[in-house]
Amino acid sequence: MSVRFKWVVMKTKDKIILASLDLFNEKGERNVTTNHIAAHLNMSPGNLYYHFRNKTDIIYEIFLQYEMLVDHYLRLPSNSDLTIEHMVFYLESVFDGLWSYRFFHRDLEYLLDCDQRLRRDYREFTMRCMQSIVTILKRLQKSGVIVPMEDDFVSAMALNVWLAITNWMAFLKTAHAGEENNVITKDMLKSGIYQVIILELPYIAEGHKDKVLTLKEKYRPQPFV
Amino acid sequence: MSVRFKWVVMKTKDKIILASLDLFNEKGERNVTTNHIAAHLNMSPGNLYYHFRNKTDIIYEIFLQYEMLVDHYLRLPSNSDLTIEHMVFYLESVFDGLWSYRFFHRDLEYLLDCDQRLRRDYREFTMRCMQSIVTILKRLQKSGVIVPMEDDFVSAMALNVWLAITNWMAFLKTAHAGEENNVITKDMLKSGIYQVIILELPYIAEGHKDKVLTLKEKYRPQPFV
DNA sequence: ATTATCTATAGATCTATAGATAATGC
DNA sequence: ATTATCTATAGATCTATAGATAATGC
Repeated sequence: MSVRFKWVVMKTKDKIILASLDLFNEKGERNVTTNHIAAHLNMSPGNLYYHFRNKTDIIYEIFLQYEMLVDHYLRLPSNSDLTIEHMVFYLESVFDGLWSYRFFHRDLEYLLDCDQRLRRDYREFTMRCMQSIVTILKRLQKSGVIVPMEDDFVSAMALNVWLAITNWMAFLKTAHAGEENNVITKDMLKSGIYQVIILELPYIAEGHKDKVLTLKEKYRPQPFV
Repeated sequence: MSVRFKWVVMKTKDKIILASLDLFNEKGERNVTTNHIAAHLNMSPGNLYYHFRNKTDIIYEIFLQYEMLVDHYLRLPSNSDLTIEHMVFYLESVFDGLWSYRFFHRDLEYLLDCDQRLRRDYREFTMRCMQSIVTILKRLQKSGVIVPMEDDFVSAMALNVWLAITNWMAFLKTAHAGEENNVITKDMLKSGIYQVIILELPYIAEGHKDKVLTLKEKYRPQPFV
């Protein structure tokens, strides 16, 4: 009955976190109660409450994992020149994270309303991510991939990139909704990279434009309808 | 006890819709039950259920109003030249609509999961809005405000504009969350126009750039923190 | 001894309906 | 007669806890 993970018997607490994440992603946090989580683990609700005070606490722990993952993905390397390939690699990683914790942004506002810690932490997390995007853009300027531009501009650009990234999933879900095959896959999610490249395209230096255009085509989304 | 609106006594059905919209916007749809709506109107739950089969039906009617409003805002005029001022006016209008029905996008995915009609209608609504944005951009090209660009590009741009517009509220709520004064106002929402102008800026024709830069400053958001 | 788990349940909602009663429109 | 409203309530959850029991670690 014990779930194994990398040769180690998982602690019940971790099993609860993992099962919750799976259920949240699959059914939506709103549709998953502590009862469901316990039942899914063949465990009594009483036991679940022995390990967590409530659902909010489970969600907070999941957020901490998500935060660690994305912070890790966005750790920039030394001071070497940044290429457009690096940038796309960062995007791939971030979309991977977004996929693994996709329940989170769906009910974000409600979740933040429920938990002050999460509210504070998430706010700082957002600012940190945005700062990372700014840094990446500035490094691309430095290596000549992106043309020089004012700081104000870089910040506003970074924000638009952030908006596109974090809401791409919701767009896919709602714009595809009603289709026969309404399932979104990780690969479909990555077509969001196309949107980000479109955002950056006007600022790509002449010498790099062809390469970026080719990259863009790689992520072109399958046409809707 | 009868609510009056423009000299006409409102029908109970309309009172329910209006009260629901107010409560949803203020407290979030998830936190508002049919009981709350009835209580807020000093009405029995039984009476509410006489007028609506359930909450989903109330929400659908609210959506129809929202849809009508935005469709109306996006009705483009004859074939006269489109200026950048026109474009900003459309943005102002759309953000007005977004503000009045701001509960809607917050729980959009859940709401669409609950109601097939809404799913289908919303999908068509999205496509219609995106088409309107494309048309506006093309008209701006025609009148020389925006430089010529490929159709593919215009579509992808329109999508990024749509993402920025519809998710600006959520960004404000979550990025400002935790502040002492966490209340978002309609004027703050309109700082989203700044983001849209940033998106369009690289494509503005030389002769119009100064005017657009001035317009942009008008919508510069108050600095966070 | 301490930690983990289960059983059982109180208390709080919420949804949706049945059935009675009041108000309204010809 | 028809439409609108209220009262009362069944049935379905869900959260969170108390208290008993089992398993584990020195």
